[in-house]
Amino acid sequence: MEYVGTALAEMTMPQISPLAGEPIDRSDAERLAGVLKALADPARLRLLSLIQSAPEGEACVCDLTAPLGLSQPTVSHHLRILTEAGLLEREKRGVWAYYRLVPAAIATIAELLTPPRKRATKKAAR
Amino acid sequence: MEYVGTALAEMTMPQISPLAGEPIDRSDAERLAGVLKALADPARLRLLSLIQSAPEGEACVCDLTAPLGLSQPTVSHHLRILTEAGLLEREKRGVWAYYRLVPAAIATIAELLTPPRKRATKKAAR
DNA sequence: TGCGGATATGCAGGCGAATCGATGGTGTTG
DNA sequence: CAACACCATCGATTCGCCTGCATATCCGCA
Repeated sequence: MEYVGTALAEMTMPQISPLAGEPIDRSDAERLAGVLKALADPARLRLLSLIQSAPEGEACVCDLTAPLGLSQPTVSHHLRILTEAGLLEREKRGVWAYYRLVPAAIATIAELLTPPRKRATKKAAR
Repeated sequence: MEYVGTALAEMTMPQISPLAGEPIDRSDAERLAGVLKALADPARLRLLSLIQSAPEGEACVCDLTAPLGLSQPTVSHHLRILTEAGLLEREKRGVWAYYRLVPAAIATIAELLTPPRKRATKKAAR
């Protein structure tokens, strides 16, 4: 029921790339899908984006509700999902809860999605 | 409410990266979320993986139902989602429908997710 | 032309998720 | 100490999606 947590770390090894080598097994697929599911929401993508581009690379809930146009509980909910997926880290300072990206986590996902390292060079044009 | 189709192509460009530069807007977030949503399912990740690792890099539905343990209609459904998201392409030869990856699409996603880290280093480079 | 196999589509049940209002906990400030 | 601001959790509602079964469509072959 609850989210993956450190799922990324557990499958962190580069070779598991679902798009290289041989087929991934059920459990790896489920863990990766869990993290991707955390990402696959417009509100959460915008949250990551907002946090990343905020001064100091961090932001608290009160800075995020307005730009998103969502209620505070909803924003808290999304931040929770992202944090449990390992994509954000939370630090409470006084009354405020500051969130910041975990760059390694996102990099890991990007890497998992990157097809075989045989750079497909030519296609990029246009 | 069909899926995104060529959504990736439309935001294909590097600067739109949600994790670099400035916050992405609502529509870009929705398009990217749409594609990620297509990816964020264990069955579909395994489908991509199976197809990629099949001989010739292609496979037809009848080859995929058994390894997945899902019914044929369900597999067709997932393939449809992936195709409409631009991640797969379909070619019908005779009675069979062959599916293969669209490497550029996956590469684009990976790139969109790659944080500034990798290339930016605003303070360091140059 | 008619039959059979390979895919796609329609329909429906059931589970999970997004959202909000209300509530409770906790630190800050007057 | 009391009032207030920030944030997380709870309960309820609505909505979308995964899945299978039944059926329709398409194509090659006899």
